[in-house]
Amino acid sequence: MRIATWNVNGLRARLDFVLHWLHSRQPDVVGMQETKVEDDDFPHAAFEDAGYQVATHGQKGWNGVAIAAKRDVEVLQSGLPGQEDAGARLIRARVGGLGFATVYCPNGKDLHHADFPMKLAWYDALISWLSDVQAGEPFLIGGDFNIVPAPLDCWRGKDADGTIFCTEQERSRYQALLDGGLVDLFRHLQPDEQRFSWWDYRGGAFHRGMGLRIDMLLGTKAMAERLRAVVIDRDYRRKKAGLIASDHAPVYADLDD
DNA sequence: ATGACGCCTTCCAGGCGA
Repeated sequence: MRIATWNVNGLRARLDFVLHWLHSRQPDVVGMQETKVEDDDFPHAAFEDAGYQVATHGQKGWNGVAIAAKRDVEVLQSGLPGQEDAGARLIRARVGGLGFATVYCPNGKDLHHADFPMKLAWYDALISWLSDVQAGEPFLIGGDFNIVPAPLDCWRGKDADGTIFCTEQERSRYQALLDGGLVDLFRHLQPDEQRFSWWDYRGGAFHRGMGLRIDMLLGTKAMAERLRAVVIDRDYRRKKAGLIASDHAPVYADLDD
């Protein structure tokens, strides 16, 4: 079973690119973030033609998450309880006996911006919510966490410590997800590898290696035992067939059935 | 310090992303 996460940065603008990737990589389940499309306008037909059904939690212009899968998707939750004002950032479904959630965590903007405490509060709600939902079934959560877990995950290394995405407040909350029983699947298999999932569009950041690892798949320990491989699909951060890529690469994990 | 690139939106200059 192949499970993926991808911040697509605008699904309508990215549709042909996403379909190209689905055709090439054939994920069974994919959580998407920053779909930036209202549910009524979601391009379901294009996904159905590609063999996927999709559950969506979108809004106009910003944010938005969705789960596409080759099998039935039963929606269990749309939106993080108590955090509705932060936008459409979470959806959870049951897919083929697996509990899967995808999240677009708030950015926070700047340590002195009002969005920063909002980000921390959103994480506190996520930590609390996860402690309830991940128990008792195979569970996996993937998304754009907008936190750099460790200096190894940032092109600037320790020089970025204390700046946005790299503060103790953010990293301790990411650690709380792990302390709650989840495993960072990429880091689990590749403890020392530096691999990024996001590069700024500007200034040639991709080609200069100026990236961050902020897109993660986290699984319960039972899921980690089924893990075969995790790929940060850097090739799909490049232009394909004349189509513009998202600023995030897809990330996928292969699990034994 | 700023801008760079690309997305979005009562449509096009300005906000936002990370």
